[in-house]
Amino acid sequence: MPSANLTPRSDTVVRRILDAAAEIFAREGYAGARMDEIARVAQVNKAMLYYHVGDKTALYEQVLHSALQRNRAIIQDAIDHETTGERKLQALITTITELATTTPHLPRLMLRELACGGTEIPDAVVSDMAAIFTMLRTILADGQATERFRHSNPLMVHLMIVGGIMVMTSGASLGDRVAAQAGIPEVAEGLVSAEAMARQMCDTFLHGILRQKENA
Amino acid sequence: MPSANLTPRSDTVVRRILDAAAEIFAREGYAGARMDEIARVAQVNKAMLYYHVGDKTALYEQVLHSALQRNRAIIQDAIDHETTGERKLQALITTITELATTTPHLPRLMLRELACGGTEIPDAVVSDMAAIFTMLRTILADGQATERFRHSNPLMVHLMIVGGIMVMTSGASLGDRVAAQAGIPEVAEGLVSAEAMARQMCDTFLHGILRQKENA
DNA sequence: GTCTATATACCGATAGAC
DNA sequence: GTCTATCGGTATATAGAC
Repeated sequence: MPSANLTPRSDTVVRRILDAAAEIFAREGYAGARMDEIARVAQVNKAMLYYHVGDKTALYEQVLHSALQRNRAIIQDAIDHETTGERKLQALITTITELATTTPHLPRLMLRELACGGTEIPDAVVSDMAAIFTMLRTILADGQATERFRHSNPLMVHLMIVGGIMVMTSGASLGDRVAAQAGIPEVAEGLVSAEAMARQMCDTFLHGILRQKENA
Repeated sequence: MPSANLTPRSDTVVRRILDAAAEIFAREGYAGARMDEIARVAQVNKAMLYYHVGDKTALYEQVLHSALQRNRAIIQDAIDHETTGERKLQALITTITELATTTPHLPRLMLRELACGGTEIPDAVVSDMAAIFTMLRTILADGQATERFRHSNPLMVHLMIVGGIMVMTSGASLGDRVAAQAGIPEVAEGLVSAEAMARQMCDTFLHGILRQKENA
């Protein structure tokens, strides 16, 4: 490992490699990704790619950790700017949805990892996930104690929220085809907008599908 | 294409190949799956594998279509046995959750397809998905007309439900690690039971996370 | 229908010159 | 640090005997 720099600058060769690798790994999967293509997209000679980031598995782990670490900080910041539990929960859902649409590589990498069972994920990446989970868990626990939050299994709710976001944002083009085949193509229009998706997500997760009896 | 039989019997060579292929494709992904391993697991000579099912892409499409067609019929049957929209919605969520735990190959294949954008999915498979989506869409539309269902984008709700189910059922082992890292390993225990997951899923999707003001 | 042996191509990784 | 050339391993797919 020639370069042990854990915090690469924005415009270094390593940064270009990580960006290119995120794109290729997300599109082709780990086994389907070609080191030649990553080097070509990153505009780096293949031998230099190996020189800087190690082998294929080391590169993959750096891609995951780098992206998740960044998102973790952004989500934490968004939550800290809100006061009530309900608004914190909305901020968490909205921020993750925006991150998933603006940088769609990570959700796709995560979907693939889930398909494998996630057994190969390094501890540093699990630690990032646990930090994001703890944010939601704290919101839910505080809300149950001081606000009108119902009781729930926080891990299940976490998986429901991030799962819904990942599938919704990554499933736009498939959703187009499904909606067209079902005869109502117009319902797929909202899948292009992070705002529309976050709005529906907040609405459903906060209030559910059933209307209150009092308001029926 | 030597065998144009579209409805293979239960115990034929083709059935064994499809079962083995579903397992390997789900675990390794399309690019990562090895035709040698599929042949070995199916206890079929590799040349016979190609003789019966065509090449790797044709085998993959047959696996997807076969599994989704089966689930589609099972979900439809479960819904038809219920009367009210609320119970039909519960039946849809519970049945898909049970299918996802008893036959986990399809959810994992779908997660990988979503990661690729689903652009390579053949029309026959999209048609199966559209049929399942139409079931939910009908339940939601009827419920809004005659019961106390809130208005929503049916495609988004569909993606939220199936996304939550796929991530929850496929993310059990990863959930274990995340919960342990977060210091509350006990919340991961429910991820082994389809009943517990379906219960939390029905509860959250039907009623939301917030409690009614009247009951606070 | 069944199997062995192999063609053909590709990919990850590195040696070694500069 | 940079690049070219290439090794070694492995994958899909099939030819051809039985």
